[in-house]
Amino acid sequence: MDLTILNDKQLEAVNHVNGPALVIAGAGSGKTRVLTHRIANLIFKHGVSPYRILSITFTNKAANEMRERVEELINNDVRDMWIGTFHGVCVRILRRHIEKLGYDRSFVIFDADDQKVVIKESISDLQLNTNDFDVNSIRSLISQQKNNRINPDLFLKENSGDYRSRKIAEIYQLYEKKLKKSNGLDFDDLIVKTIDLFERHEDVLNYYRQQFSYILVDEYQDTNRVQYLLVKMLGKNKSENENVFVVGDEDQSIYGWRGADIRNILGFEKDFPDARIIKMERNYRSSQNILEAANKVISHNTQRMNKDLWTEDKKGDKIQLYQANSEKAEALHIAERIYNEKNIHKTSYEDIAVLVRTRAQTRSIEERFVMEGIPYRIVGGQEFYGRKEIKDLMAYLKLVQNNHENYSFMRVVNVPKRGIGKKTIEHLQNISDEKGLSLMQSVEALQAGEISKKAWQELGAFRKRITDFTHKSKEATLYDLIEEIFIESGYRGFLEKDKTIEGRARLENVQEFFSKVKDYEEKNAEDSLEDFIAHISLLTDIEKTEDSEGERVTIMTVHSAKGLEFDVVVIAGLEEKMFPISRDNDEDLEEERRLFYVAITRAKKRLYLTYAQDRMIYGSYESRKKSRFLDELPQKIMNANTKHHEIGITRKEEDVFTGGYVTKPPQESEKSHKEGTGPIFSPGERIEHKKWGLGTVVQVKGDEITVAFKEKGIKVMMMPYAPIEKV
DNA sequence: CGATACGTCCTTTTT
DNA sequence: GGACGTATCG
Repeated sequence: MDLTILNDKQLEAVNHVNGPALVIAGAGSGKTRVLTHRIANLIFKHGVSPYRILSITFTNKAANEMRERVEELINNDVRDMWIGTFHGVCVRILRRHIEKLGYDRSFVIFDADDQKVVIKESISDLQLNTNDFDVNSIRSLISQQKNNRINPDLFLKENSGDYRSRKIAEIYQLYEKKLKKSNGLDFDDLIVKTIDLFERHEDVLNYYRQQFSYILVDEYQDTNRVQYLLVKMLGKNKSENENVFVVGDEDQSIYGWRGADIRNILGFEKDFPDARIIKMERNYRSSQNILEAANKVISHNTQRMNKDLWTEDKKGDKIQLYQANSEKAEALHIAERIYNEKNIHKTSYEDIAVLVRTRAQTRSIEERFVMEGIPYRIVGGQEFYGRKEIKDLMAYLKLVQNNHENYSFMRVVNVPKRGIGKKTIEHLQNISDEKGLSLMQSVEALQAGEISKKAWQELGAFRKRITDFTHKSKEATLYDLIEEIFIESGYRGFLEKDKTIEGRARLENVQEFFSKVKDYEEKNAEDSLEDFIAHISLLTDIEKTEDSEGERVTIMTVHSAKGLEFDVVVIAGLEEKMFPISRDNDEDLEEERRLFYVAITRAKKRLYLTYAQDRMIYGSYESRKKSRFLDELPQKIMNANTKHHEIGITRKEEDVFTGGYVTKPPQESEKSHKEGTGPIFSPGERIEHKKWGLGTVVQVKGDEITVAFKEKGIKVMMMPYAPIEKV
C-alpha cells in the first residue's frame, strides 16, 4: 500500500486508528481514497478482521467500489467486511432477528409506489376523500414521523387538536396495520425497526456493538435522525474505544427535505467531545476558476464551518453564462455547446453532464438531443425498474416469495387479463376482511357459484400456478424461476401478441431484465429470492439507470449527481423559482445554495450555466427572472452572452432544425442515393468541402444535401456539383 | 369486462 | 402539455 500519494491531511485521517473522528471532506478532496486507505490500513497494518468493520456508504455502487478498491490495496478479499447503505445493512440485520419483533424473516420492502397504494387504500377504507387527503403529502408526512420515531399513537397525542390531524393519524395507523399484515417494511421502517430491535433486545445490540469495533460513515451530512441514532447506539459509550469515523461535508448537505439533519455533522464534537477533527480542503478535481465560483457562492451560507477549497490546478477556462429566450432555446444552446465540446475540445460524451434542478426540465433537453442525434442517458426518470412490465414481473416474484402478500396479488392477479374483474376482487376482499385471510387464502375459501364460472376457474388456476412457482423457487435457480414465471403466467404470450413498437420495447426490456438476473446470479451465487428482491428495491436511481454501452452525455438532477464528477458540466434552468426552487425560509434557501454548490463542484474543466427568460410551465409560458445565485458568482471569471453561436450555424428561429449532426436517416434519402452518380452520403456522415472545410451531413433529400459546417454554418448544396468528399 | 373519452392536477429533490 | 383517474359506452 502506497501512502506517499497522500497529502498531510489525508495521511492524518488514514492513520487515525482509535477514538472518534470527523473528517470534513470538501468536494473533490479525495474522500474515497481516504476511506479505502484507512480501511486497508486497519486490516493490513493493525490486524483488524474485516468482519469487525462496518462501513456505511450512500449508495450500493459506492459500497461495491469501496470493497474492490480495498481488496486491490491489500491484495486480499474482504468479503466479510460489512459494507453497504444504511438500508442495506439494516436489511441484513433484520433478516436475522426480525422474528423477535413479530415479523417473518421473509419480509418484503415497500417502495414509494407500493406505499402509495397502501395509503390510498387506507384513505378510502376510512371513507375519506383523496382530494382532501393527498396521497403524496401523507406519504412524506408519514416518512417524516418515522424518521423522528413518532408512531401513530404518539402522533395522535401530539396532534389531537384538529379534525384533520386526527384523520391523518388514523390513516397512519391503518397504513401501519396493513403493512404489518403484509409482512412489509417501508424504507424508513428498515432503520426504525432495527433501532426498535436494538432497544428491545439488548443482547442483540450488544452482539453488534461488540462485533463492529470500527464504524465508518460516509456522507455523514446527509444522515437523518434515526440513522444518527443508529450510529450512536452502535458506536457510543463503548467499553473499548468509540471508533466512529465519519466523513462528510456540511456544504453538501442536500437532503434536508428527507429528514437529513445538518446538525448531525455540525454537532459531532458535542456527541463525541474528544473527537479528532480533520479538515481536507485541498481539491484535486476542479480548475481554480470553478473552485473560486464554488467558494464564493457557498460563502453566502451561515450554517457551516469555515472552509475554503484550494487547488494547485491552473486557472482554467472562464465560466460561460447564457441567457436563452425559452427552454427550447436553452436546450438548443446546450446541444451546441456539446457539439463544440465534442468537436473542438474533443471531449468524450461520457465526460459531459447536464444537471437540472427538477426532472421536468429533462424533457426539452432530451427532445433537442434526439433531434441533433446527441447520444444521452437520463438518470432516474422512467427508469428500468419502474417500467410496468418489470414491476409486474417483480410483483410475481414477490407473490411467489410470499403467497400472502396482498398488494402483489392485486397487481398481477389479472395481468395478463384473465377475466378476473372488479366484482371478483371485491368479493375476495370481503372474504379476506370477514375471515382475516390473505387474498390468496380467500381464493381457497371461495365457494363455487359465488362468482362467475370463468373467474372461478381462472382464480383456481392462478393459485395453483403461484404455489407451483413457490415450490419451484426452493430448488430452481433464480433465472429459471423467473423464466418459468414469465412463460407460464402467460405474460410472454401477452407481450408477444402486442406488435406495436411499445410492445416490442417491453419484450426487449424483459430480455434486459433476464440478463440482469443472470448477472446478479453470477455475482451472488448464495443469495436467495428474497435477497434478490430486496436488492432491487434498494437500488438507487443512478444504479437503476442502465449503464448503456457507448459514449453518452448524462442528463440528471443535481441530487443524482452527488458524488460524481465530469470534465464538462452544464447547469440548466438557473432561474428564480427553479433554482432556488423555493425560498420559504432562510434554511431552505441555504439548502438550495448547497445544491448549487454541489452542482458547480461536479465540474473538472469547464462549466456552462444557462437560464431561460420564458419557460413553459404546465403548458403555458411564464416569464422568468434569472437566479439570484448568478449574482453571487465572481464576475471576473464569468463570460456572459445572450446571443452566441460558436459553430456558426445561422438560423432565425430557435425551433428550426439545426446545429448538430448525426440525425436519423430519413427514409426517402435511401432512394435518392441509388439514382445519384457521385458518392452516396447519408446523415451523420462527416465530409469535407473544398472551400468550407469539415462538416457533417444533416439531411439528404433528392439531389439536395444539407450540411452543417464547423465554421460556416448550415449550407444546402446540390449533391452532383458540390465539391465534397467523405472523410 | 375492457376500451375509449374527457376532466383534473401537476413539479422539487429520493433511500 | 401530458399523465392519470373517473365516466361512459360497446
